[in-house]
Amino acid sequence: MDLDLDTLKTQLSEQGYKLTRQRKAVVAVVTQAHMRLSAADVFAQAQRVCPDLGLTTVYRTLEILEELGAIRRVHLDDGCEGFAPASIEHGHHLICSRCQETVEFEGCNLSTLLKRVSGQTGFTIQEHWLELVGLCPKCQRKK
Amino acid sequence: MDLDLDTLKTQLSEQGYKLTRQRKAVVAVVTQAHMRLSAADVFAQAQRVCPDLGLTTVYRTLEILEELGAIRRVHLDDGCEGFAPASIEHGHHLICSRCQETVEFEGCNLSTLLKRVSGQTGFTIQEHWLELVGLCPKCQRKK
DNA sequence: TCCTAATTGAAAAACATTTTCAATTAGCGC
DNA sequence: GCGCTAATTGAAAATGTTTTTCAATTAGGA
Repeated sequence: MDLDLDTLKTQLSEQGYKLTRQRKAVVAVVTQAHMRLSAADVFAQAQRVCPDLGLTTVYRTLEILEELGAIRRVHLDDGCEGFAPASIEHGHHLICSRCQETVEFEGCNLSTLLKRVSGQTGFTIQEHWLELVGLCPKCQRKK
Repeated sequence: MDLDLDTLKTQLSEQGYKLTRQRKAVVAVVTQAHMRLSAADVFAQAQRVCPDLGLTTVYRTLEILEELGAIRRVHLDDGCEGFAPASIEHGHHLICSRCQETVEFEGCNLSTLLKRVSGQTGFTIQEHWLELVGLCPKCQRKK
């Protein structure tokens, strides 16, 4: 289930964000993406559509899209900070370690675990971060 | 259950690493820590014991300690890259969002989830990243 | 069409991390 | 203890990413 480009544009408008050429280009890239992308990746792809695009704007737009829940921050192999399209509200990401393809899944069903850990430690649990890394079917065959 | 300073020193020796003043200082800091620390935090604390310590060495030592499994990389609020002491081999971290205290827990028991996601997507799952954020008992009271 | 606040890109700044390299040092064999 | 040597060190430079600044541009309501 892909992110819908038009829905996202409408959402931006509704939040009072102007629909600039640059934002449209960035939004187009992330809605079409099926893999995690770094800010630089998004920049490179979006620049093909909109040559006068700055990296600064890419960072700013990605921040807005994360706020809207359209993308989610994920890890990259090195340090951190990649982005993957998020169509499921409380979803998590499964990422292919070879081709970077990302798939979302929902129903993480950690409630039992959370209750146990909460009981054992006395912590109130506010959020959880879960991310899976593996090999997608295509890459399994290639190997 | 704390990391044992002496055990860790022995481990370093056995792996052929020299026990320098600087490494001892860094090891002392991370074994005593009960919270996630950035490289800069470790540097600041270790420098009190060993004034002629460079940040470069801190990075290098943290890398070794991660290799040995004595610490684990965790998220920081901003981007990434904090370190927390790891005494449980396949443990995960629960972090207090207010005071940064970290607690380890084991038995994440995700096998059912992993099987389901694997079946639905066709991915082979290689690793999982799970991290919980909440409020520790002390900080709940303070609030 | 006009107006204005939002948005932009370039450049600079800020930051974290890594690399380079000559000087120092831990720990082995003696 | 003593000397030797490879490992280790810190300072400085390099690298890479993200943020800030600021004057110029622009989207979109009036």
